[in-house]
Amino acid sequence: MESFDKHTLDKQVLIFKALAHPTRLWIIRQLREKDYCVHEFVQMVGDDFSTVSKHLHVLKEAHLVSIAKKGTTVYYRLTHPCILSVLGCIEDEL
Amino acid sequence: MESFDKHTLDKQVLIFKALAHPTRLWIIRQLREKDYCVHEFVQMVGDDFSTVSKHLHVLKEAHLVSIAKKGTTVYYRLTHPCILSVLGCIEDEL
DNA sequence: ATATTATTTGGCTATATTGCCAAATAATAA
DNA sequence: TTATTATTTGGCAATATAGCCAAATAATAT
Repeated sequence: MESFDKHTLDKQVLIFKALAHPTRLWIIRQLREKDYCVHEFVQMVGDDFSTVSKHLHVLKEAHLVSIAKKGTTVYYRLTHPCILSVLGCIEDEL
Repeated sequence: MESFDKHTLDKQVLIFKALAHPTRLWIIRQLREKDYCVHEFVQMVGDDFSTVSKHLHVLKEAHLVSIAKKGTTVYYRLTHPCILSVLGCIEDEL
């Protein structure tokens, strides 16, 4: 594969993988409105704490979210609020 | 999950899943330049015909590519050349 | 009809992802 | 210190995805 920058490609794949799960994509959509902490997502999503926490970890590894601790509570926020802008390009398909 | 349009969410997930593989993402990037047929991708990527064909099938199911047959040859093209525009929003991360 | 070239599909194993439970850690309060 | 609340991590079984080979299909030519 010529014109192949493996490092860049893998980082982009990591981002798309992070977005490629209904719960994680839903979380991203919620975070466009405001920041949320883990137990708020647990209540809204209905999955186990561990499951939600791991989803948030995947988003963090992809640098799509960052955290801010307040006491024992961890707030998550979007690093790139524009992250879903690609969907505008294909909204007629949705 | 309130504000949950499952149909739209699943379609968006399908799109991100399709992009979440190095070979498929590389194929999308190539298709921004021009159309290619399957055996051209096979030569460039180095995987088996069946593997490449299945990757292209995934992209087609997500409506990211469409096909045009010429004889026995199947040409693939981007349905939305803007599909990777989201990456501009996070290019500082790449 | 047979052959040729291009692509797709079925089947299989290997690998990766998901989501639960239970246990561990972090920060704060009593 | 112990307790409490919030979150993360380890481990495991279930499910999904990837990629190869071989066989099947498609379009065209001989």
